[in-house]
Amino acid sequence: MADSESQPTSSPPLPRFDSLEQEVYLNLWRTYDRLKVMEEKMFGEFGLSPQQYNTLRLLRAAFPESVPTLTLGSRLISRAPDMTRLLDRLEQRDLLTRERRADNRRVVEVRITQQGLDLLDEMDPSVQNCHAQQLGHLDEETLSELARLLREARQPHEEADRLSFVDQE
Amino acid sequence: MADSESQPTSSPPLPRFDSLEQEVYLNLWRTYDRLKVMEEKMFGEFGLSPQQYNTLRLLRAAFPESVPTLTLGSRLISRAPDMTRLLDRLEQRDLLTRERRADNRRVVEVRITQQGLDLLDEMDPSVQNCHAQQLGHLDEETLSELARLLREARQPHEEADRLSFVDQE
DNA sequence: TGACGATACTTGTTCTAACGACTATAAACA
DNA sequence: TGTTTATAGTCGTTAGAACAAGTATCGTCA
Repeated sequence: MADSESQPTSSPPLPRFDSLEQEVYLNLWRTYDRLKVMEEKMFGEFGLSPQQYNTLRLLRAAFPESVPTLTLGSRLISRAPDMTRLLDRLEQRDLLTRERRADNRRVVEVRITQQGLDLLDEMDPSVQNCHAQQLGHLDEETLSELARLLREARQPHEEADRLSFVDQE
Repeated sequence: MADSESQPTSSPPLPRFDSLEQEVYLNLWRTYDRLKVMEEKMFGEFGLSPQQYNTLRLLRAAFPESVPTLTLGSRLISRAPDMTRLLDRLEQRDLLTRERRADNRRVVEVRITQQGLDLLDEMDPSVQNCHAQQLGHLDEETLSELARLLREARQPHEEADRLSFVDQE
């Protein structure tokens, strides 16, 4: 659509890669971006961003315990340098509560509310469905192999104290 | 540090995944995030974001031809709903020029300047070095396999008219 | 016990991203 | 030829990310 005519068919196929590493990185970026769009759309229907959902999911896993703000931040999939305001927004919607710890008033303990738990439960089917749409076309073996290679790819770039969560064991 | 004591060692290892698809997606997200941080830091030293660099790279590939704004947007690795202002910033730094096409005044043709070309040339070593740091620990076979699986993972989610660029051939 | 450094956030600011509404131009059609 | 319809951007606004600097607490050690 008006695209083909704008380029005078001059260039051969299209720009290639400068290195194999670059090819992999650009493919990683592109693939992430494609799948992310699907997630954002789905989460958007519930008024959450992926990071917000991720935060609530961690809090559900800890429930009925609470989690300090910084601990929460370090466990998120992607880093969030602005935990305070991310939590502000969720607190305003009564999805979580915050409370300074009595024995150490620097620490703010965060706990998911019943309302937060209800929202997550309500979302669960959509979340599973979304993941199925994203990657359901790959068989188990392929999925496992992909997960393994992704772990291997980032392994040198994980801080030593955080080889947790997304990692195998 | 202060992290271990905040969780009363109550929960076993840590939360697992709800599905294999989810595991892969979270690994994809995490890995992308780790590698992205490295790129952003490197590009930041030249005052560019990854998207801006990507844009200039596409323009260099088209040079000396120009490219219409929307065509450019559709070729970026990750979608950019705000091409206008992305180009504004690059134009202000004289890295590119824009011109309305005479025979169709709706179209804005974008072309990289000599200054833009110089900047890219200056950046090339750092870019290659960054990619090497990101993924240099993987051997060729692993890299190829990873690129292949990533393409396969997003394949159903590419618009039909855009199976180009990051794809094999 | 009082100064000093380390923690655990908070706040201010700036820059992007995302979304929707809006404008100008061109093409299609009655 | 006047009126839709589609195209190609542009602009306004809001929300989120990133970075720096600031504040309140706490631990440590002379």
